[in-house]
Amino acid sequence: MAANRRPTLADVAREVGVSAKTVSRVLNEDGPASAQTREQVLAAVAKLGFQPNLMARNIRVGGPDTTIGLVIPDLANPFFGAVARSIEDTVRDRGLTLLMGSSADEPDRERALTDKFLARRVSILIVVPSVGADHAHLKSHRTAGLPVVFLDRPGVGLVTDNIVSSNRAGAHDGIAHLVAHGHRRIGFVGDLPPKLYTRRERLAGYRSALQEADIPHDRALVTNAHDQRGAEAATARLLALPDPPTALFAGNNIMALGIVAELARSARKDVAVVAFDDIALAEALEPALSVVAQDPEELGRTAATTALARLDGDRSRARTITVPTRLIVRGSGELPVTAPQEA
Amino acid sequence: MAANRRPTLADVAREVGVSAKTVSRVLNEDGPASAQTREQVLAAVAKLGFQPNLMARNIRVGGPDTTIGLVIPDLANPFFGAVARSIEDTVRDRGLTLLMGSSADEPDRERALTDKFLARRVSILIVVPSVGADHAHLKSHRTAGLPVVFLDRPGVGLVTDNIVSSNRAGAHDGIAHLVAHGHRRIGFVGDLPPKLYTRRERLAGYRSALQEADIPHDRALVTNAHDQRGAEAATARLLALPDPPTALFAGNNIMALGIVAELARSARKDVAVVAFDDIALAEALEPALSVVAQDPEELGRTAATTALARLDGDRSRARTITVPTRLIVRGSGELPVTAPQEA
DNA sequence: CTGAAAGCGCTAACAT
DNA sequence: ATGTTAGCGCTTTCAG
Repeated sequence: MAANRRPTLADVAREVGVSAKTVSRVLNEDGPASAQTREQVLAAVAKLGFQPNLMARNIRVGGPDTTIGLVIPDLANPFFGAVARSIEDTVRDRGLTLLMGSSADEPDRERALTDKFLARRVSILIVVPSVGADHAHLKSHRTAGLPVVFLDRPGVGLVTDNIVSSNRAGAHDGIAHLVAHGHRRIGFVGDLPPKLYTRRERLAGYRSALQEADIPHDRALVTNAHDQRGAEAATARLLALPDPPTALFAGNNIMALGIVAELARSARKDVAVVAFDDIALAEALEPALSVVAQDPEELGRTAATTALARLDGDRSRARTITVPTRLIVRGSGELPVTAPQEA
Repeated sequence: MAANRRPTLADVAREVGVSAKTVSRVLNEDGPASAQTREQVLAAVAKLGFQPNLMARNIRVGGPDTTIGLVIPDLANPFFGAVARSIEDTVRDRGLTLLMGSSADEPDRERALTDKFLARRVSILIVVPSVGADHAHLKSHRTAGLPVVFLDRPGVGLVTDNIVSSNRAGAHDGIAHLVAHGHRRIGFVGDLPPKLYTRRERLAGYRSALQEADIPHDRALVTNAHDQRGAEAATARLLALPDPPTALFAGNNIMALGIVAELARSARKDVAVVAFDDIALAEALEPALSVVAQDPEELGRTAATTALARLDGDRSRARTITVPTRLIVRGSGELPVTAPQEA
């Protein structure tokens, strides 16, 4: 019952009466081997339940491990879950296994994860950078041939491939949609911190769309939140303003949940909404939620294929690839402008 | 620009002019070291950007790797995402890193993943078993001391710890809630395949609740689907029945999405619904969705703590731990029974 | 306090 | 077709 040592190549070799190298050969289909020994080796492997120690192999071969390191803010966030699955699907036939972790958008945790991944000699590193994280320490690894790709946001301190959504244009289109339906007071509920790349870009799109429509920017209409509860509170604050917005824009999927939940609780169906990032059941809400949909599958696939190309020797200049977003009009953005209610 | 070899312990040792072992000592805070050498070593480590090769270390030390292998059906499913994050949170301060992959509920993919994890000598293996998968091959590993935990569903062919939700009792309570509000024709939209443990258990709860109320079981009211689109179609079929159900029960979160989407599309607000597993925005729907909520955090935490206890030497009998579900009444289950509409 | 030698499990490079 | 030797990067063991 005690921790029995797992069988090794040598054990198998002894069992059959051949050398370790011969066993290695049949298992890796390296070099020739008589049908006879091949049979015997396979039988012994099955009998002993031998499973080659991949770490030992990697040590000897010297190359990177057949793993891909992935750092995302939160494993439980459906958006990043979809991204992760897309990456997994893309690298699976290359035999790469996913090593992953949540950074909680904290630079220290991100660093702890990347350090562990590097110590494991991952083949590829894909990171959603946390605000405030510096990536200069990755430079030597990249120079040494490790593909490093930043996802969703550009990394800081390292020039490498960045895969991002068309945040600015997407937000612009969403706001323009609201403006086209007569809205002039549009609240922005963005995630935190304000320095977050995606938030900045989406806010920039918001402002440019307003500017094009000659609508003055009102700072009172821009709020932030950390999570869904916070977004609910922010929504309530906006609607309680003396001159409240007639429409709201959600800066990401979590903010969208908060806005929708708060509007439902307060039974406000007169507030137009457009959300950045699609959410489940958007079409089942009343009114159905119009969104600027990101494409998590394409983000993941692009990040993975870019990294694999680097792994295969692509030494071209670092690229920033922008994955388009798509405005999906479902109704919530086309609500008529109503007179502000009394607080 | 070519693949520069990463610095090794020996490189650091040479740089400082000490032996490799001394560097090792400093880095692992093993044995003593003069403040002088310690300084120098640390400086050289920083200068060369040395990062110890964890695989080499593990080879030598012989113990399991500081990774935890996790197999779930789908990384993009928010339920399993929440479970995964909970596991991660629980094992983080033990220094374990997550190695994970999606099985897509296919035994072959599950096996490929577990084999890879075993080849990497994971410290712990947590698996959501796919239907049709056999786990006898894990027996020797478990005997050798590897903690193996099955999550969400029991595994087949291996006696070990199982962590599951109270599927049967939860479904029973959900159905009883509908019955209490007068419903006698209740449709069941379950996931596939029919042999899936969670589906079977939840269907059993459904049937027992009907039986208690002396409601005859009608097979025509039990349907299945693979995904949200399928659940939408199944919902439409049920409602088109000559004697259609007045209430629907969703067998899992994905089925719930399908039911809600289809009811919204067909503007049927007269159909009562209870879903197994909570979903985002359940409270913002109209009517708000009543659910039998699972506790993914507790499922993950329990699986992880159980496995860690085994790792720490717990040799007690294999346990099956049932994590309670909770009926959350929000409105959709309390709709009045209406006369069936014409098809 | 530090170092030299041996060896973890595996494979590259040369034998035979 | 198979075996031997050496060595990947690290730590254990035993000396100093």
